[in-house]
Amino acid sequence: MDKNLKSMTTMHRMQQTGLELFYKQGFYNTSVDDILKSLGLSKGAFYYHYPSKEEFFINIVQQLVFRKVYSMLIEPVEGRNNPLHAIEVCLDEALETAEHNTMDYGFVLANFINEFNGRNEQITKYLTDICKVWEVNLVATLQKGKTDGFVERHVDSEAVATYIISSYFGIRTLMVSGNKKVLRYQYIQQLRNYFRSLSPVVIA
Amino acid sequence: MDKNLKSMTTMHRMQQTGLELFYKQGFYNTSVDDILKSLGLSKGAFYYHYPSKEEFFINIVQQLVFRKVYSMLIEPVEGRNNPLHAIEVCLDEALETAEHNTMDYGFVLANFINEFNGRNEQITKYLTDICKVWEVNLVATLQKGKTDGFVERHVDSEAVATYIISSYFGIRTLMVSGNKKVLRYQYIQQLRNYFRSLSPVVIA
DNA sequence: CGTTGGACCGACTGCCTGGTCGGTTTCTCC
DNA sequence: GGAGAAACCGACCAGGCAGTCGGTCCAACG
Repeated sequence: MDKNLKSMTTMHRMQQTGLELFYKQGFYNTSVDDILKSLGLSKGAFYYHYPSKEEFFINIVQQLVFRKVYSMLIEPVEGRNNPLHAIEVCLDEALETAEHNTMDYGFVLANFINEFNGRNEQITKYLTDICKVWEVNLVATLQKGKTDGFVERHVDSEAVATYIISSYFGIRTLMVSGNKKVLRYQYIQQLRNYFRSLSPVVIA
Repeated sequence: MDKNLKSMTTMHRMQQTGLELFYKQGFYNTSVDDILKSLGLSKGAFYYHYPSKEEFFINIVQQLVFRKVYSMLIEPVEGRNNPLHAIEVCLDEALETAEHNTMDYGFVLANFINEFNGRNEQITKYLTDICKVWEVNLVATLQKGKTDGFVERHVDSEAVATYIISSYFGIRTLMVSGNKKVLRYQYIQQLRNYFRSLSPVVIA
């Protein structure tokens, strides 16, 4: 396993830099040479580790993008007691990260879905699968929230999940070229508003 | 003016085809030759009418994209009495169009904002300006709705507008690779839910 | 009928791209 | 310390790109 160590390290460095540049400039608009130059490596090194640019990207999606989405948006919500509150806090934190990131180019997943849509079915599938994991998890959490009395029983969990994901995709696109701070505040405020309509009526 | 007629016709054809391909494949992923080939025209014709690919695209944004957004999303809402209802109907119709379009690649505006973000400031500005027109119009309509008693007076119109735009951007991204019919239904259902939280409480 | 100019043609240039491949360095293990 | 494999180098190729430019076609006009 020791002999693999160097290889693993290089591959990991390539993936990191690759994701960074693909995210910043888009996949089709980033050349393999761009990545190599920024790493001080050569063509040979790249094609020694990866068979093609496309395969390289798929690796990045599975390794890095999925993990990112999971740790930022899925894990912090998973199985929490009060789902609406957990989701709100989670999304607010995600937006906070985006807000303070001067190099923000939108939600990675949404950006790539957009770019590959209609151009590469296979990659699109990998990306939408990540979405689906997120969605399934939201639905499960919401359903649990119903039995625990945190969510109105008549609400359509699938629809709520869709609506949450939609709004997050959208706000992240808006944030890249607007006042991040204000947008985040407005978004969370209205999300809370929306969530109120999903909560059981409290009889004071 | 008669001598301009032919020129105008050609330019218009170029813009139509240009938008179609840029929308389908992205700006950077569509070559000028692609457009020309699909029109049966030559390089000479293109550079006779437009100084550059970029300038060409800016023309398309101002001529076609703006009109499209205006006629589909702004005009049908503008100055309506019951704003929440008008917005709901308008977005539903917009999604219906998207649903029945087999060649749907998402919301034009959001796609382009995504693609040019961080790569071309000037174009990004043209695109976000269109967003702003939409937003301003939503806010105005909502404010009017307050005085007319259709919208709760304490709601933050700017925030609501932001939230509406976000969710629409997002659902259009999701629709390109999901069950359009279901997504549309879910979206409108939750939008209505959300809007309920903005309406004045009806004392039955 | 000759000339003029707007609309268009298409070969060409210089540059960049993904990918190949013969060769070199570095590591590992005997 | 030497052999063999793993990791990496960089010149090279074919194809695609935006943009150029000398030339052609043809309607309108005098």
